[in-house]
Amino acid sequence: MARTPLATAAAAAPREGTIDAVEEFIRRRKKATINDVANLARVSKKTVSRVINNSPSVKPDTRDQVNAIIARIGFRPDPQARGLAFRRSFLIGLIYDNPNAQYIVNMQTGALDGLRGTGTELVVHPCDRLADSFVDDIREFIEVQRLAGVILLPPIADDRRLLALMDELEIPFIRVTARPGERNVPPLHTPQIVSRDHEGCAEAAEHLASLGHKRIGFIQGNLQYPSAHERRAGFEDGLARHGITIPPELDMAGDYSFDSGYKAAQTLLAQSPRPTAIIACNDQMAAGAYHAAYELGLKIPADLTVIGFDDADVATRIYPPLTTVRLPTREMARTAADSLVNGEMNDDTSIVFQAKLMIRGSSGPVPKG
Amino acid sequence: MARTPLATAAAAAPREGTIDAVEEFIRRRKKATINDVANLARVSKKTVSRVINNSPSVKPDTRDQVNAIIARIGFRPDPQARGLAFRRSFLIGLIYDNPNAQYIVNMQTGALDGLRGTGTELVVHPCDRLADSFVDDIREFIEVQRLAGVILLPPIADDRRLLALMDELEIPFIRVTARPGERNVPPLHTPQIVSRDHEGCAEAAEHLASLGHKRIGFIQGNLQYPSAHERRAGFEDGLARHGITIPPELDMAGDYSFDSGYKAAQTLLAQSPRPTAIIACNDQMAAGAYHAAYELGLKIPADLTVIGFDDADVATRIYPPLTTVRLPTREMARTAADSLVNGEMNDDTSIVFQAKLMIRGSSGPVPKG
DNA sequence: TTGTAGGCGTTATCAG
DNA sequence: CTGATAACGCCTACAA
Repeated sequence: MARTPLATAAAAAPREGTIDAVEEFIRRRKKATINDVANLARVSKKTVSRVINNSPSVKPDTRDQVNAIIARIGFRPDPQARGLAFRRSFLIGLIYDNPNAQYIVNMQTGALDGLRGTGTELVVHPCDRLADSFVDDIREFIEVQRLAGVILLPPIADDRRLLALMDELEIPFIRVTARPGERNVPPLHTPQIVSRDHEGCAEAAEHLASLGHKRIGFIQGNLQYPSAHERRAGFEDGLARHGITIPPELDMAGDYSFDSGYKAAQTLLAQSPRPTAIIACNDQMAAGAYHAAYELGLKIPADLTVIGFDDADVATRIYPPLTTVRLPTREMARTAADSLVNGEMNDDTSIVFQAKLMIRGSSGPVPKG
Repeated sequence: MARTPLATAAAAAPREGTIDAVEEFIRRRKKATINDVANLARVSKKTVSRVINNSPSVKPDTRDQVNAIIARIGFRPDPQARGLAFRRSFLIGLIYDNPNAQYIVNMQTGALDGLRGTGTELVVHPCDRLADSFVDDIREFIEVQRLAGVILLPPIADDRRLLALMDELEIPFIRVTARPGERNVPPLHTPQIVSRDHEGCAEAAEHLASLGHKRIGFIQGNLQYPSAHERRAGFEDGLARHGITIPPELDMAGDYSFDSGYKAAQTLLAQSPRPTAIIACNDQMAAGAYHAAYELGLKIPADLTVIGFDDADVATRIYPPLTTVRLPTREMARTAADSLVNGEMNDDTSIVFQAKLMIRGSSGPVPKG
């Protein structure tokens, strides 16, 4: 046993002996284990374990002594060994099926913000909700890794098969979604981070109205996502406050992709009279609308006002900078991760974040004539 | 012992008994362990372990039998237990300090491509190379998690402190960088994925020359990154083949950010005669150049040709679509992850990827007059 | 080719 | 409040 001489030395010299042993240990530069701490602190490893896990049943004196040794020799519990004993890992899974790189990175960064210093790491797991193995893949991921928890991002955060899986696996999870799931039948109650896109959209709509726009083109999001409904409702409500409605011929389908925005805008701009403004339900589609407008020689905002949603990177890269609605994605993810590791949530937990209007150069008054 | 009845049943009925035991086990829907497999297959757990780890010293018959049981009861070895015994985890760390979301997601996706099906997961770890704790944070991450390997992304892939740390920790790693590290002194040899930006840039330069451009503005990348030097050399070489050089007054500093591109382009476009083309060392700066041009009422490409580098998402979102140079980032990361898990690399491993020109709408002939 | 004993580093159980 | 002992699920060393 490598540690016998240490233990012996410690036993021989009550105080200074201990110090020597510690110094000697440090000198050896070997990765410390709970046993080393126990020997050096003259307690059992169980006691050290109690200290690590903040068990209340440890005498303050003992705790301090153990903590001192831990700090001095730089002991950090091995997550694998801990995980084995706990029957779960110290890993949080971030599961998504979303093509938007910016969104993913924001969420990821936010989740990492929330995990920092907790000893829990983030494992990213993209997936394909259209694949046959969709649910099984995720089940395997969670089971094999014995994840401590899972964060589900839209759109799969609203997938019933997944919610059922979470239930079955009894794993802590939290979903990020655009709306309290009124239209989602089972399971009605799950912990969730909800973005209230509604207010921001209504605000944007009122901004358009205040600029005098009345004939407004609308490009919908992918209706399979709750966010598309939520945003639409927000925009419509805002317009309604000023007596404006969107006529059917200016109400275009879209799927949140650049191309769908481009094509929808082409159709919108081919009409006469032309709409003086276009609402796109996300920034990618707004960028597509820019392209359609520029190809027709139209100027933004002189000839056409465009607004988007997300405040993605692209919003400030296209010219002119896009007026859009911002969602605090990073904060949402931070909160999700945070409440996951702290276990401070139940099925009724529903934390709401508001969206907010960012006015930039793409919105202007109605062109004269 | 929960498994005693199973073992007993198996012992009692040599063949059909075994089948019953398996069926019964499956019925219980409990997560299988190596012990279950061993009992059901009537071998020791060590033999099962050998099968799992593809040890050659297992009789084919035995192997088949064990594999059959494994498949039937759906046994998957616990990575935590395995890791504890192996003294390392089954996690690969992706370490980066890079503001470009698109780049990160591409790399991440590529790495996950390479890891798929290997039983190794990806843990993302952003960091801050300017922080005091930079190296220590990463050391702790690697040590505590006992990572199986690490992928270092630029720019930190060229940080000597990190390379020294990798050496000290003796951890398998691979760096992604823009250039064979001729100018990096220690350690000269490390496994690396190298992008040869040079050829693509030279090609782009020749494209400009063929369009008749002679007065060309240049916006440098961040010179702390090897890529900035590599790209510059590529562009210069390509231009040199046509006897073109960049005059000092058209040679602008930049740091790869949108803002730096915007400001540099403002300076360039204020000169007279104006350059007829601008080379930006990445797409973000090219987007900045677009803004500067548009603010002056210039049209692209009629009044000004712009080219970038990366073929990031933004390249096709701005109008007109940007002529740029594409790097196969995803493939690079896939290769990195792949060679890491397969251990098929040594300090002389250096896999090179070529960049390639993507001609789009932002480049056109020199304006007349 | 296969099995036995012991260990990896931590926590749970239960007695003191 | 503390500690001995037995897990957790797998692998290494050494035998057989």
